[in-house]
Amino acid sequence: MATMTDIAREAGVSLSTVSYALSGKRPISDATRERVQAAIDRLDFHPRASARALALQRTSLLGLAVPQRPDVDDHVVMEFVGSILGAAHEQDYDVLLVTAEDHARTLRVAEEGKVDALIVMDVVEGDARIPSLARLHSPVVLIGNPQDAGGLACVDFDFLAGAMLAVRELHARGASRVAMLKPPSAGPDGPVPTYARRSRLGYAMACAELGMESHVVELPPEPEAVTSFVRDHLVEQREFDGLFVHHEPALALLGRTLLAQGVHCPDDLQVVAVSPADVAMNGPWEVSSVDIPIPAIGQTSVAMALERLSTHETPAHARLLSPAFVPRGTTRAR
Amino acid sequence: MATMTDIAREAGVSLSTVSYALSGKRPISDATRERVQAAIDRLDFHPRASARALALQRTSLLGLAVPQRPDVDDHVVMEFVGSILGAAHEQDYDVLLVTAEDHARTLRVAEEGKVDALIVMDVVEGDARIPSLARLHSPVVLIGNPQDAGGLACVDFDFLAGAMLAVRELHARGASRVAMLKPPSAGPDGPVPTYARRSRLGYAMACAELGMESHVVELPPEPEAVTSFVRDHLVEQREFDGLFVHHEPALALLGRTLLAQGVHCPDDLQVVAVSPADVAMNGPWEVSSVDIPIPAIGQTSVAMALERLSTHETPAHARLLSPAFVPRGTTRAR
DNA sequence: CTGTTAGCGCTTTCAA
DNA sequence: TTGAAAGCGCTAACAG
Repeated sequence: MATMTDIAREAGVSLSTVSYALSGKRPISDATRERVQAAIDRLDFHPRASARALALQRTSLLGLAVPQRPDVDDHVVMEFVGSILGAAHEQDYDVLLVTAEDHARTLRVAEEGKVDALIVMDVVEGDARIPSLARLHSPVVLIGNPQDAGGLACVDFDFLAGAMLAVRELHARGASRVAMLKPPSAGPDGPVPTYARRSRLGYAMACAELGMESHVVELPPEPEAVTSFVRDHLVEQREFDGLFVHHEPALALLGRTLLAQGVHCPDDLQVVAVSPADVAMNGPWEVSSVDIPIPAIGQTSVAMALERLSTHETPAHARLLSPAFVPRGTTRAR
Repeated sequence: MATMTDIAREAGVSLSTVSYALSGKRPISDATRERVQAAIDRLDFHPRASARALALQRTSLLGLAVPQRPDVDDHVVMEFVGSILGAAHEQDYDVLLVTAEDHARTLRVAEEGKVDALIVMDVVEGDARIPSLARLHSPVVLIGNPQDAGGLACVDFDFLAGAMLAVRELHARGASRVAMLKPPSAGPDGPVPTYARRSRLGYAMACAELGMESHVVELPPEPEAVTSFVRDHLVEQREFDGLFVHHEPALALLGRTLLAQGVHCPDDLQVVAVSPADVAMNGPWEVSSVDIPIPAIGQTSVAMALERLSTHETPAHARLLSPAFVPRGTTRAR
């Protein structure tokens, strides 16, 4: 529990010399630096973070609001958290976690200056938290891209471009009747992910562009629903020769069902998913996909937060990460 | 960005009066309190956390080291994190997350006083981090119960008692040949979970106590391994009539395999698992189990950390949460 | 290259 | 019931 004053006395120099020796913000003679370092080692000194925070008006802490709702995938959340931790640590920032459900607390850690900036995961369309977040004086970065971001910075995968790319890749490989598979849209009350609209729009635009009919299928992630969809539309009627799947919870299930009903990919049917790489490679197949780069989103969110912290002039904007197609086992060569 | 000095001026009182009005640590006349509160509202004042931390020498932050290794279950990690967040928030603490893999950083947040105490998840037998953690001046709580905790506080489920309870319950329901199923012990280099030894010991002790032979089966969580175990020991030879399963990754798989091979629970075979409740209810069956109370472990870790923070006199000790048996579908009535 | 000193914004003793 | 003032431990002018 030695303080800098102790070090100064021990090393026979002044307080500020110790400070500058540590920060390197002004030249210190080698001799002095060594005596200071020796004193630090001898007394096992560690600078007090709270004192530094008060003097500097920066805590070197990033706030992260994580969703705890049962319907969000813990695996995805942990991947976000991990990439954000990593990116923050690289810039010597630590991460303070708050649950998104406790929004009052989220606001409070920002208002009381416990954190220098806030990253908010799992933003939904018309998110009720946006107005209060926009009122904050600290930088806020939303993960997600709501129609009205209230002037806040956003990072997300470019789901519109991703959907278009997926459909184009299917078409370029010979598919001419491509359906989109997605989860049922929640009731008017339920939360709508910010990507839902954009993904669907991208699908429709690509279909129009390529002169294909668009056909959106909303599928509950239950075995029965998937089974009957495959039976009715892919086996009895060979209605589609391409599937654009934006439906993570049903992806592995779909693979098992196609296998069980003898629909062979990519011969009978080509499939391209939009999903994180690991879920595309989960289950009995490896799905060609437009991968959602979760780590890159996390890293970008940290970069944006820190950017807004240093240069206060950056105009608020959304950053949408560009898609890339990863051919795996469910598409033909082109 | 108003400070307390601003509030004092605005309300026409002294700085200390504002402080006491907020903390309630000395009586303030209603009139004064109201004027202070009015000023606070008018100026939108929020106390600066870093100033308070410096004055109080407490940050109201708990450090939490979470594992990021690919072989730990994200779902379990998130359940721990959630319960720890909840318990911390209840005591007006926030949680700073560090990855367990970056141990240097974990130590640093404690040494620099960024956190008041540290909770370390996923402690393994002979954990290399223990000596350095023990040297810290802040309270540390380990989740896990290593043979040598180096004088640190520990919280864990009582796996020894849990294993004994599981075996006794099987025996009381008529099982007389009970095998234990567990994952393969890692090589001598790999990390050994702190519960491995205790769970196995509990199984052996209960078998001895009940006059049963003990038979430990180490099973890789692969379909082939499970299939051949079921075939060889449960179908061709009906070697066991009870299974004590401490093997989370194989549990659902075992259920599917038994179903496929026509082994019926609880008629042909009774099964009791040690696992979190949700994994016991996952897959094609609902396994009777001794539930690992993850939320309670998380809450207890927070309680212990805060306890050691207030009363420095508490002797270091391990707290082992007692098991309870939850009958589900894989055991008979007794 | 080094020292002196005035903050950062709160808490709390001491004094009224 | 209230006020004045001394810290908490560091940073960063300002002054040599």
